[in-house]
Amino acid sequence: MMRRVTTHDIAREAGVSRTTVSHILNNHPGIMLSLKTRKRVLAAARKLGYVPNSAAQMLVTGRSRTIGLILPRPDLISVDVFVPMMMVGINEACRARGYRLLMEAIQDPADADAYLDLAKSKRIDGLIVINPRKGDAALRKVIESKFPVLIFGSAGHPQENSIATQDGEASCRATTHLISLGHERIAHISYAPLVYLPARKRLEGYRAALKRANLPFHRKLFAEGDFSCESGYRAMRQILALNCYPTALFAGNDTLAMGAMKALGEAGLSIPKDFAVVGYDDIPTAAFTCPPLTTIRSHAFEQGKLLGEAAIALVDGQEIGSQQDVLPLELIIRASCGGKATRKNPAPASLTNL
Amino acid sequence: MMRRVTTHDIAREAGVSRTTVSHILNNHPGIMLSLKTRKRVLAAARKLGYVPNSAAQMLVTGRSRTIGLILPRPDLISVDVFVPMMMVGINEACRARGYRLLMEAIQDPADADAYLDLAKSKRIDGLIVINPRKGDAALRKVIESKFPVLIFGSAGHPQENSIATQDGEASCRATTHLISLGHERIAHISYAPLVYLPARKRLEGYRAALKRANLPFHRKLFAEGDFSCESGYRAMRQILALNCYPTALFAGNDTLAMGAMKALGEAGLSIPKDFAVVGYDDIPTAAFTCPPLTTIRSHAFEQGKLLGEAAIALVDGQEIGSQQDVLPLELIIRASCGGKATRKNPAPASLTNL
DNA sequence: TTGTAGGCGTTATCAA
DNA sequence: TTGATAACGCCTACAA
Repeated sequence: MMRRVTTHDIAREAGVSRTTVSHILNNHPGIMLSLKTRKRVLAAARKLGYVPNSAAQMLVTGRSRTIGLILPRPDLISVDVFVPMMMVGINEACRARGYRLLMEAIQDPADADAYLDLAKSKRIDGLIVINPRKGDAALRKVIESKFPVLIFGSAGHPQENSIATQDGEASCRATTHLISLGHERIAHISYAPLVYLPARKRLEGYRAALKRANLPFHRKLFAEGDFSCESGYRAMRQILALNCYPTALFAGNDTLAMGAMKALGEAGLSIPKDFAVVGYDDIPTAAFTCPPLTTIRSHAFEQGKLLGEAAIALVDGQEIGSQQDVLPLELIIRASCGGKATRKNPAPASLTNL
Repeated sequence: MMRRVTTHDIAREAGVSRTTVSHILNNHPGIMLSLKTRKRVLAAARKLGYVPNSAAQMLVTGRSRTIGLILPRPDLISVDVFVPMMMVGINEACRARGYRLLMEAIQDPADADAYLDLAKSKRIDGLIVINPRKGDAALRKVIESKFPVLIFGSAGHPQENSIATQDGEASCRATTHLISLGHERIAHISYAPLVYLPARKRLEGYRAALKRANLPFHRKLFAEGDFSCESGYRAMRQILALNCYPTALFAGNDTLAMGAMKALGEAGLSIPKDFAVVGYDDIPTAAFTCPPLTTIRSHAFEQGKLLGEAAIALVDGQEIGSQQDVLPLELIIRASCGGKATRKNPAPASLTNL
């Protein structure tokens, strides 16, 4: 292992002082150096393969040019490709601005100081938290410490800086689409327990659409999912078992929707003939299910970029606040909800007492 | 923003010197301190909420306790959940040993020094590279600099430290399974172009199985995929268009398999009645395709953990070398390849002009 | 236009 | 059992 190259070596090689080297390497505005020395120094730096020691830089500047990314439930990363795509977006924004990304997959912190300690360690300049639960204690602590924290979704904290998508509106649109196709008994499976605020917003959007169409909300037609394909499968089975005869499903995410489609198939229902399904996210495989899934496109990568940029802005002292409805979402119509529903609702007498 | 707490503050609070504080906080072996001072110091540290400044630690120790994770093609992270799950595994291993994970999604480095500079910056103690292409120039540079680099897969470099799974053997088993069901014309779609060594190993495993069963390898039954569902769809269509009448497919990954299944469905082939499909990876949704996918379980999370541990071992100076066949893989049999194939090849007339 | 000197917060060596 | 003191490599007033 060879000794590393420092500004000192460059200075010696170029025959100037360390200060001069620093001035040149950092392109200081006020300082005027002769072009000749500048060239000499740069040449020396290149020749020696100089790369600044980031620890020293961090120590003296007090900034690490690193953004921390917290996944409060790392296992969720394996649900589908939504969070990973978002991460790539965040990373891209960071890269473009010369920041790095430190991944911190904190296992639902028993330690309430988990996030705060990370901040205090000066290892990161800012923090992005993806989809925390409402009231997360560790998160509250960092927020209240004034450390720059950007939340995707919301933790329900009054002082939080957060960005979220128009979940409510998009969900309303999706549901309305089903209604416009003639469906009246539309089930909904939330993508997560309702302590996750976006899940709640989607539920509300769904209810708003029903209300606007003067359709009742049936408690039995709703089930809480838990992110995964399997939970979608289970929730759908549960709903089907209740004899509440939905003819359509608005699923809180695409993966859930796939699980639900499996349950529908097993129940002998054919999609979209007997049953319509709409998903959420438009993950890449959504176009390849049988039939292809109608869904809300949530632009994970772009959202990620936005998050990254906002986090850096926050670090730079800009105000962000709670922006709960940025980013419009599109409804992507595919075959899974068919044309006009033929079976215009039902409902046999047995349905009356849901 | 309050001033941060340093060892100095603790020293003052506890009425001792900074040195003593350091000794206690780092639990130095040789040094004996009175229990009383120790307690006083620890109490002061806790009271003040002390967290060491990692930059200072890094600077003086020369170690960052951080592992860098490089994804040579970040876009691939959005293919499916395999890489993300592996990342979570890596992260878990790091967390367990007090390391952090720095994610570096380098966009196919135009800059051949990209990795090396990261290493030189002292920001990381070691590097994990997931699935590089053979001969990656930037990668070769770090490897040759002796910096600890662990590769998942292989870059084909003689001095590389790498870990890979038994791709060849698993692929052979998968193919043999199809053969044992009576299939003789088995197509294969690689999950990636063959500059990716694991893709090559899977192809070889497939060919080995054919050979062992005295079945010929038909060039037309092979197509190169490019990770995604869509590429699987396209490759399958291409194969079907060639009039080469396969009755089964061994797909290089599950997502590809899903795309292929879509193409098969559109061609009027029913799975598993007319056509058998086997995938690779056993991603969580594989059990929920229609029909559920027979596949190779590749234990992404566990592999990730192993990678993380090996990378840290490498940092600690242990030898790793090129371990190209660690980790046994299982064949998970589901419905997508049915029972014994009824249509014992070849092709009924109706299939002739697909 | 260039150089000097001090400090960022730790750890580590050695002396008391 | 403790405490000075010197690095680690870089940045930045300020002085020359």
